Amino acid sequence: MNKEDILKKFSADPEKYYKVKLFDEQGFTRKSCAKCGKFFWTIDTNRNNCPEDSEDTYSFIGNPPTSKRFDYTQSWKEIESFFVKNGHTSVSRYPVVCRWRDDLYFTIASVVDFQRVMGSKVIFEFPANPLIVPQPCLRFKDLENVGVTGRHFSSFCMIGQLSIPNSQGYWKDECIDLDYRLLTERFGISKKEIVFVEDVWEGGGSFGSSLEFYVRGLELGNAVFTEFQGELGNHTELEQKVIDMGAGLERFAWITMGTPTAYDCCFGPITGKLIDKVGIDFDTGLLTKYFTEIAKNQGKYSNLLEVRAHAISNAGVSPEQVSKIINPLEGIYLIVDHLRTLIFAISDGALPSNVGGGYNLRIVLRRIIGTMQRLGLNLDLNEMIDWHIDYLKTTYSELEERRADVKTIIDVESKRYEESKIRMQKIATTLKSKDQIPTVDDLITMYESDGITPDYLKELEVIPEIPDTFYSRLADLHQSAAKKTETKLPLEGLPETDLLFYKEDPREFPAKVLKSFDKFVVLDRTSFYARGGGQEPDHGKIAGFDVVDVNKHGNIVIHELKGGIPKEGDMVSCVVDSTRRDGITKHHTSTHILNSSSRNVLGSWVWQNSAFKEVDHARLDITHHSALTEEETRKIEELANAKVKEDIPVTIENFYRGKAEQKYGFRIYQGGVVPVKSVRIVSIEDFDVEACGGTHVKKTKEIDLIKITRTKRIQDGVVRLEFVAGQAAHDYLKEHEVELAKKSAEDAAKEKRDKLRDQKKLESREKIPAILEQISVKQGPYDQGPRIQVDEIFGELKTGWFYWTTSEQYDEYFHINFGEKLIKKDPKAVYCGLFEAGETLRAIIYAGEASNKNAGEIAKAVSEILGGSGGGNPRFAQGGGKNKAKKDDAVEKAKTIALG
RNA sequence: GGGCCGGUGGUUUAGUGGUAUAAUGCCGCGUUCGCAACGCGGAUGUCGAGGGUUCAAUUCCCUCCCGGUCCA
Repeated sequence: MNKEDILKKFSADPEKYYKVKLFDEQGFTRKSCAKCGKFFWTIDTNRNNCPEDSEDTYSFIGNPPTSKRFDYTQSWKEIESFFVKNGHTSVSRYPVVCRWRDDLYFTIASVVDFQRVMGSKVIFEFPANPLIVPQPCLRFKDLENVGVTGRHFSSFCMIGQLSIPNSQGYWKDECIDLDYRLLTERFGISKKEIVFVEDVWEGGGSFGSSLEFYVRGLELGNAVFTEFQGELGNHTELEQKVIDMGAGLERFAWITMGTPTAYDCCFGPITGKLIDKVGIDFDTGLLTKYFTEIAKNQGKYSNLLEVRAHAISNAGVSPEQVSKIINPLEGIYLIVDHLRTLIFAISDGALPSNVGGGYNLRIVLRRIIGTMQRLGLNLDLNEMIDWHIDYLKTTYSELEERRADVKTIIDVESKRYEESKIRMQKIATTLKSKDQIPTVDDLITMYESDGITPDYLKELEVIPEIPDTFYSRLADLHQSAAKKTETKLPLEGLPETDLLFYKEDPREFPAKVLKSFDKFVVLDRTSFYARGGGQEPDHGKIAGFDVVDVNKHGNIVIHELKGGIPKEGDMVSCVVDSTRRDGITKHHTSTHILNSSSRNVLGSWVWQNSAFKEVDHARLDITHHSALTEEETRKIEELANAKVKEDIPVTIENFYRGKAEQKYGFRIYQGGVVPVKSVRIVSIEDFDVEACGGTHVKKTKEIDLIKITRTKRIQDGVVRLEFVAGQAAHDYLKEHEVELAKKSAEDAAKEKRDKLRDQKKLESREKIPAILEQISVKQGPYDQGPRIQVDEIFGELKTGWFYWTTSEQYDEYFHINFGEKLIKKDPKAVYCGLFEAGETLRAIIYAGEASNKNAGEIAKAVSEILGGSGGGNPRFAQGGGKNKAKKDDAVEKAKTIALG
């Protein structure tokens, strides 16, 4: 559906779609912008252009149009008291991590709080009507604008004014009347300044008119009236119309303060503190001029750098002022904004990582650190976190209890960044020193294996330009056409299966076969748990046939049988395998216990990422920043088992979804979004409360024992706990005992081996000089004589000395060190050491420089006799073979060559 | 879940089917009043773990572990 078409149609009938009672009462007239043609409503007879094209655009900077001055916190208090006085319920903010919608990582608008996705439809669930909410929203779309434009934030507070027109709520007339009175009465803005612009909104299959309200070119809010569904021209009125007025709190504060940028008045004292600390000359006159120019140029150029360049020249900012004032200011604004975003996100349980929404958080933190380093700002992140939370806690008291956790996470992530930067730099420098430009293939390998972007390499001047084929090549690599082929099953016309496992849960029950085909059976009722929520299905028997798998298709349960199937219309007897079910059930409740245990031990950022429960083992993936230590694992296990021992009752209650959310918070969505109106809340007292469709024990003691068998970091930000519970845990311990014994025996043997080797080494080190000394003593008198023996080493003289040994007391280390020192001392000597190593006999040969002999040749000849082969260089060589019986022949051969 | 890269003295690192490099740090000695600097000497390694091929594996092959990274 085209937005333009809707606007055209609505604008053609303003009486019906846009005109509200207020316009008549106050004497607003409808005009069309002389420049762009847009329709707007004003009481200012001199105004001929829409707010974006007016002369007075952004003239509030340095000259606010309000009679009052409110900062961020005060603005909210003002707005809140106004709406509460006018019959609204003030609702606490929702998490910025959007747990209730799996199509969004973060909450991006206040209205999202009250939207629930059912299939392809978005429905509204209001905890009160009408209501207002100060909802922090995260948007990472145009980060490069943050800090530069004066009004873009990565997170901002969107005030939501929501109403469903019924006996409690109201519709267009009252909405616009309230907003107008808020501006004029509470903020003291003169009536002439307020302009309403006609627009439309569409999305999610519905649409409606909207009125944006502006003051001096700044859009303060947008009241959306969602009232139709379907295609334009063929549309019908919605049963449940909704008013969604969203207003940027930051802008309210800004317009009352008239500071150069919104950043100057929306972070309490923090921006000012930083400006003082860094020592920037905050020249209000200059900055007012500069940022007014920035604001006015915004729409004119597509490129932000161009906007900036024009603003610099138009405002007459000198190059020195750019580097001394503008650049560091932009940096401070960015840091303050980004840090606040991280505080909200981490408080609500998000972790910076390399995947999904976490990646945005990583980027944001890296931008903060990068900016501090680039500008040489020596700022303390922890201190700034304290400042932020101290300021924000009057509105968002819950941030206080997350203060320490936020610091922990930011600290961990900062260190990780430093490490990865050092690694990247190292790779880049070696690359640069190679004096060779890497190919596109090299670049792709580096990107995929090390995360080094070509942009970074360009920055370090390793490559002159990013090859234009890079991104297309990369895209080719990751084009996976893996589409799930959905099998069509003949289930039409079948009623929903009656799920007995949510009721009396009989292990034996009669049922009627509604449909049977291939190897599948559909019953009118079943107590076989169908695979879901990470819980594996029940097995058992239906009409004597084995049930091997059970799945849900919509609300129909399909049993897969082995060996045959009953006929349609038959009454069959069904038996659920109780042992299997009980095993799975214990693992499921254990998963809940471990999840909360982990959160208690590790920190508030721990959420369930996914889980799997089988009869004899299970695993739980949790969000956590680092691999678990043994100590942490032990603590988690201990806490879990303590909870088992306490024998806590596990209660299951069904709640209306909104009620459950209000009562327990969004923690209940550990297993992901639950797409039903009524949620099944499984609680282990207040230790753990989750929305869950699985089977559970009645009291925790039934589990008896939980044993974590292994932990593993499966991806950045996710740690897997593999565990066993109940009988499986006892079985594991038994098996493990044997394994442990085996392992400790192995370890002991290894240690003994190592010790022996070290000892031999030490012996050799002492023995060698002594032997050499004795040799040189004995050599003397025997200068003509034929044979000497020292220890178990023999020597024989002809033109030079030949030494050999086959003694078992000498090992490889000895032969190599002895031989080397021997020929150093007597360059005419040749040495041959033979020793046994397992199945083989090995030979080490040394030939002195002046011996005229070649060690390599000797090694080859000796090894041939031994039935193997060998090699090396003329000075040093080794070889060997398996024929141990030829030991003496081998020595003789070596002697023959050495003395020949 | 899938792919890719890496794991060598405390730290950083070269390298290869045949004695495992170098730097830094450490210890000793020398020069010095002393320090720094310099010179000389020394210790420090199950070359991530296990298995296979081989006379011989840090190197080749297989399995696993750990870290990193990209894609779902």
